[in-house]
Amino acid sequence: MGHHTCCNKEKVKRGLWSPDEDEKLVNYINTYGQSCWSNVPKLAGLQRCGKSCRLRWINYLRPDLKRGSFSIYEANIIIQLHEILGNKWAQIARHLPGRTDNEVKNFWNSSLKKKLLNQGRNNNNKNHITPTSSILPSNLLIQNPSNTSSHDNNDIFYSFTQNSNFCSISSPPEVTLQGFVVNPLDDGDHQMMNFNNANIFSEIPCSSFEPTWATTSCYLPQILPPDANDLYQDQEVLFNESPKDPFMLPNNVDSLYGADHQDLMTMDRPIIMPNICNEGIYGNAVQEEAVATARFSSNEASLSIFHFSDQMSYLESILSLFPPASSSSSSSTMEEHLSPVAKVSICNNNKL
DNA sequence: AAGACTCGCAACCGCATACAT
DNA sequence: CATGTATGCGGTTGCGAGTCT
Repeated sequence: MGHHTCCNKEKVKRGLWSPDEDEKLVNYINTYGQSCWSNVPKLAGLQRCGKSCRLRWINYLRPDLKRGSFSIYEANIIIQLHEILGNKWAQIARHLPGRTDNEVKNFWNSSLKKKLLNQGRNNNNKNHITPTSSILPSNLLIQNPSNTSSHDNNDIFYSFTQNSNFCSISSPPEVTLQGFVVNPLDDGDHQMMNFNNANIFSEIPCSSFEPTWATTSCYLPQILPPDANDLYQDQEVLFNESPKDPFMLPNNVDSLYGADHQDLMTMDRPIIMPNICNEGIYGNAVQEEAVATARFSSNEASLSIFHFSDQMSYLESILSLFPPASSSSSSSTMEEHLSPVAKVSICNNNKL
């Protein structure tokens, strides 16, 4: 088994790096910067191959590495991105500042994969989008304090505006929308949160109020626990503002994220949106692309939200709505093919 | 106490791609 | 265009520490 061309010419040390070697490499990089790795060992006085030096620097010695255990927020990002990208560790790591592909890969293989398997989740079926992102609002429960509400349920809770490009889960003041925040790493740890007036914006107009499944892409407000990550340490600043336009970024967003925050809108990074706020109960809303299906009828209204993050997934989700050509089945809904990440159903409940 | 086993992590290997000549 | 070299990436290995028996 031959070594890399930079390694097989002379005797090179292998195995774990000593503190002395680390110091030599750090001193060299700090003085001369990163240039041609194949020259580094010679110039830094190391008996290593350039490839080994590069790896040591990137995975261990770089000053901007975060190190330490992964946060729940980071874990969630990895889980979501792995659904989309698969084992593209370098691409996943790019979304996690201070983390390396090696670190993400090790974390996935040693921890996340097992946890997900234990939860019976299957990430291998590429024909299905299986949203395992679990710090998403799920099992939303609409609690109506009044059984004799003058409102029709459909009117109260679901405003799926015809020919408009958003639908909202709206509620009058006396109605509380609540949901669980499910943490994938802590089994059964459900944090109940309120999120009235969650708005789901679609990119294409919703077509009708007909008692049928309407499909649209949308932006799903995602709820994260307030302590999910230090990233959200400024959440109070954001959420103390009155929820207005869900897509209106708070005034101080520049100071929080820099002037390039518009790029965040595209989806690389989560955006905190002040669209979910309820009397001192703060949540973090992260803009996510998703596919929503809404179903309305005289006595029933439901909305299922399916996660997708790239065009291909979106197309697959649309295609999956159609029954297989050989199938005689007359009905095929998105729910038969996909697992909703959030499901809203009406429930009359006196308890607030 | 000691060997077997498991787990997490750092490092290596081979391949693919980018780039220079 | 062909070839050689450097770099980046993902899969895999192997070591050391901790746990189990």
